[in-house]
Amino acid sequence: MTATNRPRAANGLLTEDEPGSAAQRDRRKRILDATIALASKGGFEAVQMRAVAEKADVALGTLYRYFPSKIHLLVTGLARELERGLERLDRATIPGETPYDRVLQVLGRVTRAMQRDPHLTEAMTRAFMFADASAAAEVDAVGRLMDRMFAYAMHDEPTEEDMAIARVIADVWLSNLVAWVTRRATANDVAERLELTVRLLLRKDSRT
Amino acid sequence: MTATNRPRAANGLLTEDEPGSAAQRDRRKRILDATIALASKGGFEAVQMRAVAEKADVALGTLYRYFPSKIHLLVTGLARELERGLERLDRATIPGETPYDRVLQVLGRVTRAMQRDPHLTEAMTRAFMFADASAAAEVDAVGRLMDRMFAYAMHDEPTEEDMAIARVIADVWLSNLVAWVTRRATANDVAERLELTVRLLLRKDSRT
DNA sequence: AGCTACTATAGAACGTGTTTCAGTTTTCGA
DNA sequence: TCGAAAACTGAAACACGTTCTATAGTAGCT
Repeated sequence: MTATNRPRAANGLLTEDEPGSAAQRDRRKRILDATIALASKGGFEAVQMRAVAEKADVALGTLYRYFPSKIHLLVTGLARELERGLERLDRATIPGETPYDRVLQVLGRVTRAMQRDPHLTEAMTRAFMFADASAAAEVDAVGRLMDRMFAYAMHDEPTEEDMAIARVIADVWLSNLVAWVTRRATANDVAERLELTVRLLLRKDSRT
Repeated sequence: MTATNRPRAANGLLTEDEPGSAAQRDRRKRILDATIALASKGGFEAVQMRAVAEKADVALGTLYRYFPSKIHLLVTGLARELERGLERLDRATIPGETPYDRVLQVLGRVTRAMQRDPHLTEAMTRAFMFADASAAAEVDAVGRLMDRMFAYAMHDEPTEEDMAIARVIADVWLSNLVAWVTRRATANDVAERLELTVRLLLRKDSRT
């Protein structure tokens, strides 16, 4: 009968005006915290819906009312973490004289973050890549966050070309993330390939 | 007790010396054919192990003896299709004066192939991206096939730099495949982004 | 305070990937 | 040709994502 049976609008990714009552915002936070904790401990397969519900102290049905699938749950968690990371990036100026240097800086930072919590990285990467069309909004939000991250590393006001380059870098980054997660590439391989990619893309550009 | 209970060695991806008896090779082929057919008709979710087994006329247990998971099954199927496509590419010379032109040719071709069978594309892309470490060998084989495809489009004997560029293109291609599959990007978006990427990477290179 | 609509809960139930098992058939070396 | 080892079969069982149901709580309106 009801048009929507979700306690929050589908956008649900921007930090802005969180909808719902305080209790609902709290439940939502508990759910995402539980998700991250479980993912961090045991990766994608450890994020079991029953376990998340129990850890967040909500019923299984409630969990599904907040997040329609495990994929939505994990991708939303990824978006939250990325937003936090991006805020931290915004506050501190990225060191480096050239776009090339600054992009490498940022890449180094995210690569270290990835290594710091392999299970979490695995869970989120696989959820992101496995998502189907029903999670397109969430996935897209994450994609834009990544593009933005690299674009801002180049210039405060990225041009069209900056955005195009940032997107390519994000694509390569994702691909390498997947390779690292499946153990087809070491962290060193990833670092090398990223550096090579950035060199190919930014070889002559050196504006500040 | 037995060390290996698989009818074929784990490599299983190169066309070379298919192992096993004729009956085994035939079963294997029937299984992959059934997989492709189901994927083509209904995508990832339609590739149900029981359905594959029935369509291939083998017992469920036998299916699992040949392919240890749905992911292995689909990624192996993808590898087979890619090999076939690559053979076709090898036989016909790719038109185009410059590496830039030829890479765009190849990209246009695979993009059309992707559009021709959306369900199959969806099934294989998602399997490829969702794979975990246990399918690393299969996934890696597919990755190398894609790199090779783009590298050969540039030069018959790709240099190190050609290979690096090819890898970046393959990464961007994959990323766009995922975006297309989740309906975050149209085929046109994909074509545009690929062209832009290739332009960024090959802007001054024009050797034949 | 009482009514109504919405939200949360506990738990059963269902679907599909995966595993297991007992029994049969096939393969292959002696 | 015989017998053991390996492969195949059919069916049951299990795990986890997802859905459903019956009941209980809760918030807002009058």
